[in-house]
Amino acid sequence: MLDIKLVRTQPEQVVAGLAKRGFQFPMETFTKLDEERRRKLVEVEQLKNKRNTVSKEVGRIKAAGGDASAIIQEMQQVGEAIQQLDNDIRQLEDELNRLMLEIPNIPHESVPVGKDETKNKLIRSWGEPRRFDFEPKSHDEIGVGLGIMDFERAAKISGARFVVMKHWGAKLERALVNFMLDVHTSEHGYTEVFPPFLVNRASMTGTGQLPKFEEDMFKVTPGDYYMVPTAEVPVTNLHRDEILSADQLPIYYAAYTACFRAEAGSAGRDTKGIIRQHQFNKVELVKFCKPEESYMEHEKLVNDACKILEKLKLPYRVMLLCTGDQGFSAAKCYDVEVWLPSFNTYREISSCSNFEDFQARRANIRYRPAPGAKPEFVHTLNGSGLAVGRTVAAILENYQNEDGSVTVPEVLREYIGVDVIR
RNA sequence: GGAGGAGUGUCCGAGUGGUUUAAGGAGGCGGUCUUGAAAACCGUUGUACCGCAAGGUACCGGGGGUUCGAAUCCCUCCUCCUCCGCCA
Repeated sequence: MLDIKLVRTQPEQVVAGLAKRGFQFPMETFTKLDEERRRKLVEVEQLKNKRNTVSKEVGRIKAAGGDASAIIQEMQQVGEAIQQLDNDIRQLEDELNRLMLEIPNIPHESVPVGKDETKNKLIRSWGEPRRFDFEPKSHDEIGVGLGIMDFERAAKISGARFVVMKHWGAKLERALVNFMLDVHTSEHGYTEVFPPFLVNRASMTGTGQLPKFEEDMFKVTPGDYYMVPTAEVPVTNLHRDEILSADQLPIYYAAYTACFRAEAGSAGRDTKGIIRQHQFNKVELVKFCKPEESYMEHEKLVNDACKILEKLKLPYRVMLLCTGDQGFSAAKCYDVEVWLPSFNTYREISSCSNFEDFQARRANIRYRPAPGAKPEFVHTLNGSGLAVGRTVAAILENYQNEDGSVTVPEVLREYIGVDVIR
């Protein structure tokens, strides 16, 4: 959520910032609601002050054995006026809140301005795409051929956009989760967290998935639960409505969860293979830090994600997303893209965002800069470290051999127990 | 799922309709005393919103209601505890 005071005091800055990402801020509606709310607030608070003062007087008169019926009658009308105003204010606040919850974040000044992904900026690339002396297969062809992926039975037991991983495939998936968590906890200083996969509405609102993206989420009945679309939601909300102390920061969490996405708007896209599934595994990195450190932490976060690909010796590149391509809550976002031979291009495998105080304001996550000082909002960041299914796909494709077997990356051999999957 | 109990500030904890601000204690911070520390004593101690300010308003798990006036009474929801049932 944007700072309502910023909108009030620097309206042209807010409008210009959001215009860069193609969003038009409804300034007229905002101003009308905000001004009316404040006007009524002043009015009702004056009335409440009167009521408080007079009610104490009533107590005093009654204790002294006097008759207070005249002022009590007068106060009845004041009470009615207060109730009416309180109702009006509540309604105005609801409307204002609904409006503000649907306003995306303002891009950071270092983000290139652009309408779509064609304006994303290449930051760096690592590794050389392998040259094959045979026609490389796609990961799903390899997986089905090895008997480690079963799409037909997945369709039978669940439906489209699901896969059953079997034998070495299942083991590879599990090995990658362990490998990623081990690297981030023992080499990058993250604390491992294993959160619930179902969360409440307040958590989904806190990180920005709701109210705007309701149709992308799986809602569970009975109960008011949502299945997590990413571990970002439960992990960021760990500190919702908390005031952290400055010496706790920065906080680094690494969490594995399955992720569940309805993929409502992506019919027909990536229907083959395991690139886009309703359920996938992901190790997520989440940081809470002081505002002045968030951009430094952002760079470190991207490097932590990249480190996994380097250890796996998978070629990748880092892209800085332009204003039109970054997510709703992000101020700045890098995508890490891994080389996939069958696509003959790089595909997103990690998305690393700095949300500044956008999520912290929604989720009310603050810290005290110094003992006794006023609390301020923290900055939150997160990034995939990495998407496990896509990593499986990248390994199968980049490490495939002509006979259909797949060489296991060196760092995974102790996790899996074989050198080659055949 | 059934029965009972509870939720108060950083923490413990008192408070079942009114008289200045939620008593008291602990902890934190500042001070006095002391060579220094401890003890003792004194002071101070949350969050948010509105307002140029003085100041005001709200918050006793959440929401709603009764009343001139609610931490206190009523309704509803949530969470935790005890017992019973079911269960990986």
